[in-house]
Amino acid sequence: MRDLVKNRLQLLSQRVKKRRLRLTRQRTIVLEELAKVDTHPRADQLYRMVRQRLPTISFGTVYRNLKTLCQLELVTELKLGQDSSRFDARTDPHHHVACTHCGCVVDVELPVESGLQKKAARQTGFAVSHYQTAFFGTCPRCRGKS
Amino acid sequence: MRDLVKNRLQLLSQRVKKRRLRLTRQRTIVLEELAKVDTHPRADQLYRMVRQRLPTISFGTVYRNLKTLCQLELVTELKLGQDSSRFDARTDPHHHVACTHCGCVVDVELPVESGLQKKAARQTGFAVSHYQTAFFGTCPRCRGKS
DNA sequence: TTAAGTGCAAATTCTTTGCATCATA
DNA sequence: TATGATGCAAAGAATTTGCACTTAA
Repeated sequence: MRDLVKNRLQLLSQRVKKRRLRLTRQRTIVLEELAKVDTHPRADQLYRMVRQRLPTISFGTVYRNLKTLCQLELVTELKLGQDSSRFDARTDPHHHVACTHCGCVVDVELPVESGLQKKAARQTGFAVSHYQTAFFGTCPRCRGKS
Repeated sequence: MRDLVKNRLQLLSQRVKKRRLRLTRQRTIVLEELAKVDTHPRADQLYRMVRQRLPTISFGTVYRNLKTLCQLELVTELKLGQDSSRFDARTDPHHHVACTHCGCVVDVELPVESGLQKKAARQTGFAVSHYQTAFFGTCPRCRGKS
């Protein structure tokens, strides 16, 4: 986890330089706060987290940076279930389970089979670059309640 | 394809009855038009399709019916890539490839492995009901252009 | 010093909803 | 004929954007 923070910040400085973008305080902190957690926060949740360290940052800046970070392949955007986009500082191949009651999202580590990707490519004629599997169900906590 | 239309309409009349909902012209045509195509249209695209047969139908009605049809498990909502939700009249397990350039979505038929689902459940403690795999890449047409 | 980035607020886009009216069961 | 559904328009939520000012390189 800690390692992820380090790794992301290091890659950020490299990729930002390569593209002649700038390493701003805002951009750094948005990425750092996201990399600290494994809760896949929504933009508004991340905004609140970031504001604790940078009380003047605006919503627009958070959104703009999330978009940029996705383009730099330092962040992944997840659209699961009914609520708005969630963000993940991991970009290595892995999957997710989403709770259809509370919306929470948890990582799933399963072997990523490149064979599947090839089959999908052959079947459809697409050049497939990556894939994501989303599992849906009820989380332990919500199960307890009902 | 044709079969899907028949199948959906038949299930619609059954499920609507069971829940004391009504089989309206609008509801029927929304489902029928969706089941006719395999293009996974967005709500606005489906609205235009339906309007050709029912010129007075409103956007709100299309949205309301899509939501109801999802609850009746006659339609699946897909959130892939950057654009807004797409809808699919298939609810049997299958996967999708989305083009990251034009946003088009195509079905992929791959064996659905229940083993994966069990593993995900064991690993996370979720009660997993289903899963979807989304492949991302470039469609043949967009590849031709670049 | 210069152009990318920020903060702010307004604008867009997508989706939902309240309400009077319509039409299915 | 009771009540679920519709059409319309307005409201809401999520995200994007224009612009003057700031700041990293």
